[in-house]
Parts: sequence; structure tokens; C-alpha cells
Amino acid sequence: MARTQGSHAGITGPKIRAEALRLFAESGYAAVSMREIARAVGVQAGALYNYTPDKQALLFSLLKGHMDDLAEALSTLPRAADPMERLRTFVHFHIAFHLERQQAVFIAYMELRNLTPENFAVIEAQRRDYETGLEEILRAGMATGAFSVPDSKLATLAIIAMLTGVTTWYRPGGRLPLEAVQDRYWDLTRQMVTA
Amino acid sequence: MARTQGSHAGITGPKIRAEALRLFAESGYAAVSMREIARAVGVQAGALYNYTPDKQALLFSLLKGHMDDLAEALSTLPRAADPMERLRTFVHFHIAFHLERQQAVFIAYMELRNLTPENFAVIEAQRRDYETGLEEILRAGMATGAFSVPDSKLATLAIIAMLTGVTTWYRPGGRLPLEAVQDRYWDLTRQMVTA
DNA sequence: GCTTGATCTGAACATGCGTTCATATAAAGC
DNA sequence: GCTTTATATGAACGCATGTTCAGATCAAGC
Repeated sequence: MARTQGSHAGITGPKIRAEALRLFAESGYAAVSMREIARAVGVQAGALYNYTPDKQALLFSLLKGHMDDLAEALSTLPRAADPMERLRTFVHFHIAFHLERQQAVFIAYMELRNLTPENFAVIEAQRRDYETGLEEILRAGMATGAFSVPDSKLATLAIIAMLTGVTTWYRPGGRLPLEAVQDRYWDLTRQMVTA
Repeated sequence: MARTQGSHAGITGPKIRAEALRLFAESGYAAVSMREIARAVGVQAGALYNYTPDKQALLFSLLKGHMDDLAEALSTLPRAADPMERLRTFVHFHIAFHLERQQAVFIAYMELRNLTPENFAVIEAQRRDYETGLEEILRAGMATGAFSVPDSKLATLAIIAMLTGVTTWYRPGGRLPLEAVQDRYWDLTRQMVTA
């Protein structure tokens, strides 16, 4: 026998990515089988290999796509002259972007160790680039005297960890709407970088 | 044939826990096989079942032990009257404790989803208790006017995420010694909670 | 020195894994 | 309507998995 539902290449591809993302986030890369992904999509396992050479490439493609989206979105942010305003924009952006993509964020942190060394290096470099974006804002603020951040590298990592942590507890419909969360984290960040 | 190296119950037990912790942290719970753990310990896979009823119980026992250690260590902290001093102590403690146990910290965050619901609930409750410890410090500081933290719950989560983030980049022998890291994070925290 | 109990081995079990491939089908181009 | 091509099936491959267990071995108590 063969396929029973017609040809759906334009649908199946994205569906595989969406279901794989969901399942990887739920149970972890190693714990999710290709057959499980296939079942969620509604095809047999063999069909997945029309869309990815193997499981590893599927994971990498998801992470790479996420990091590409992040870089792309960051690059389109309005670039104010005032470091304080730039930082405010960054904080709001980072929280909104990461909350919109909790699953992708989760696996982008969790599944790095399941990448091959070559694939890991690619993602790691993208992450460093993103962090550099924030560090440059902090340095600019130091230059104008707006910020008081002796160690900009450490402060960068501290701020990103603090902001990204929102993904571990935020649930839509919870105590605070997105905008309130953004404002509160911005208050904390601002106090942190100003003396 | 049978065992070739004598009886080592007092040694094998802790060794299994240590190797399992290391391997889970390196590759993830689902990616590590019982045979792999056994090989690292130097026994056959069957021998592991003298020390744990199954793989899940082994993971839970490691996480539970870690959380117990954390609670125990927190409870022995000197409890100053001044909230500022209490917060300073907490920050230094949290960083030192988490950097001393990077592997355990890692799996305590990563492998929660691999716990059964009952086991998950236990660990989650312990984590909430720990967070409450910090939140009480913040509330005490609000009461005395030392801190300016409108949302103590959110600030608690923000601070813990920021501090725990140190485990993702700190490496012994790196740019900063532990004490410098503690001092810098304390500076950031203090600025964050004071107006 | 014998017995007992704890400890470990090594083989086995059923199941599931990632991946491949010959084959079948539906859609698209002419 | 015929041919071509993309897409899907379902069976098969070799191998690894968590777990069990009968039997072997060692350490300790008497």
C-alpha cells in the first residue's frame, strides 16, 4: 500500500518542524523518537526523511532557525541614540520575543549538548553575537555616564539570564499581562545598571 | 563467571550516584543508558539494581539529594537582623553553592520533565520553599525601607535566575575567581533592589 | 572452616530505536 | 490522457534499551 491522503509536501514540512519543536520541548530530544514525531504529524516515520537527512539535522535546523529569527528581529529594532532608551527597548524586546517562543527558547538552551560539535559551534557563535548586542548598549551607557556597570561582560550575562528566566514561570493568562512583566523587569534592569 | 573484584557495596553505591550525576549532566537523562553508567562504575548493568529500583528512582534520588542539601545549607546561614546583610549573605551563598555543584544544578533544572508527576511535585515544592526564603528577605527589606521592590515575587524569580545563570558561564580558573564573581553579582543585586 | 547473606555476573527477554528502500499513489505538465 | 515527479507507505535492518534472574563469588560471624 501507499499513501492514503494525497500529496502534502507544502504542509508536511512545516508540520514536522512544529511537532518536533513541541515534542522536543516537552520531553527532550533524546526522549522523542522519530516515530513519535511522525505519529503527531500523521505520517509514517519513513516520510520524515523526505524533509530531513536525519534526526540530528532536524534539531539543528530548529535551533538555527530560532537563532536566525532572533538575530533578524534584533537587527530591526529602532536604534535610539540614548543608551537608556536602547536598553529599555532591548529589555522589552527580549522578553516579548522569548515569551512568544517559549518552546524554541527552551530547547535552544536545553538541547545544545545534543548537537554535534560543529553544529554546536554555529549556534554558540550566534548566541555570542546576540549577547554582544546587549554589551554594546551597556558600554555606550558607560561612555555617556548614564550607566554604572564596572564589568560589562558579566552584567550582560546577568541581565540576559534574569530576563530569559521569565520563560520558566510566565504563563499566558497568569497574574501579570505581558506588558506588566516587561515594565517590572525594565524597572529592575534600570535600577541595576544605574548607580 | 561472577564478580571479579570482591564486594564493594559501601563504595559502589556512592560511585553509581557520582557517575550517574556526571553522565546525566553531560548527556541528559534520556541519552544515558544504564549500561553506560555501569561501565563508568566498573560493574555490569544488573548490579545497579542492587542500589536503585529503576532508572527513574536514580534520577529522583539525585535531584532530591541536591534539593535537600540546598535546604540544609540555607538553614545554617547566619541570620542577621539587617535585611541588607541577609541579602548579601544569600547572594554569596547561592553563587558559591551552585558553582560547587554545577552538575547537580544543571540536571535539577534540565531533567525535571523526566520525573514522574509525583516525583516532580516533590522537587517543585522544595524549590518553592527555597525561593520563599529569598522572598522573605526582600519583604523584610521592604518593611524597613531598605529595599525598593514593588513585586517581591517577581523580583525573587529575577534574582534567582540572574544568580543561577552564573553556572552557565563560570569555569574554574577563568577570568574571575569565585570571590570576585560573588562581589560583582552582589553589586548588581544591591543596585537592583535599592531605589 | 562452615554457613549465611550481600554482592555481582552474564545471559536473556521483549520492546523500541534510527534509518533504508522497494513499491505505490496522487498531482502537475504537456 | 499520458508521463513524470514528488511524496508516502510499510516492512525490514541491525542494534540498543530497561529490567530480570539463576547462579557464582566474596566477606563476615560464629
